[in-house]
Amino acid sequence: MKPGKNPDFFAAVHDIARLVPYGRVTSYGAIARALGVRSASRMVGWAMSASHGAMPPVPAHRVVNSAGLLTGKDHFATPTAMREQLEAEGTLVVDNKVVDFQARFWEPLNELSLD
DNA sequence: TTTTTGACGATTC
DNA sequence: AGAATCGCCAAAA
Repeated sequence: MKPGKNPDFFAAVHDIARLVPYGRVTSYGAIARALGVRSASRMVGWAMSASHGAMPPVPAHRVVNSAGLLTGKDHFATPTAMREQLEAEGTLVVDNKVVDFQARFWEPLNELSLD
């Protein structure tokens, strides 16, 4: 195989992002960690930008940074879309930040290993 | 092909 | 405690 250039990276990120349960949130670093690349957290966010036209759709609104901040809200259709979607799931957001982030945090590694 | 960027994270000042 | 910097990896220009 030819490592380096392959959509598999994006696919993996999208896949895990789609695994995030309803009303739950995760962080870019957590996904990166689940992929085996701890320091590729930035790439995760990048892959998310490619998740727009992804099929099935990726719940990017459930992915926030390690601080629970909706850093990617600016990349949504509207600056309030992310927050509204989170609130629609019961995830309270204040000042672009998930309130019970730690409580609602969903670790892919935990679930992937549990299976 | 090289350079710049980018929805992060941890560390250092 | 807050701000700035480095590290990491991959894609777009």
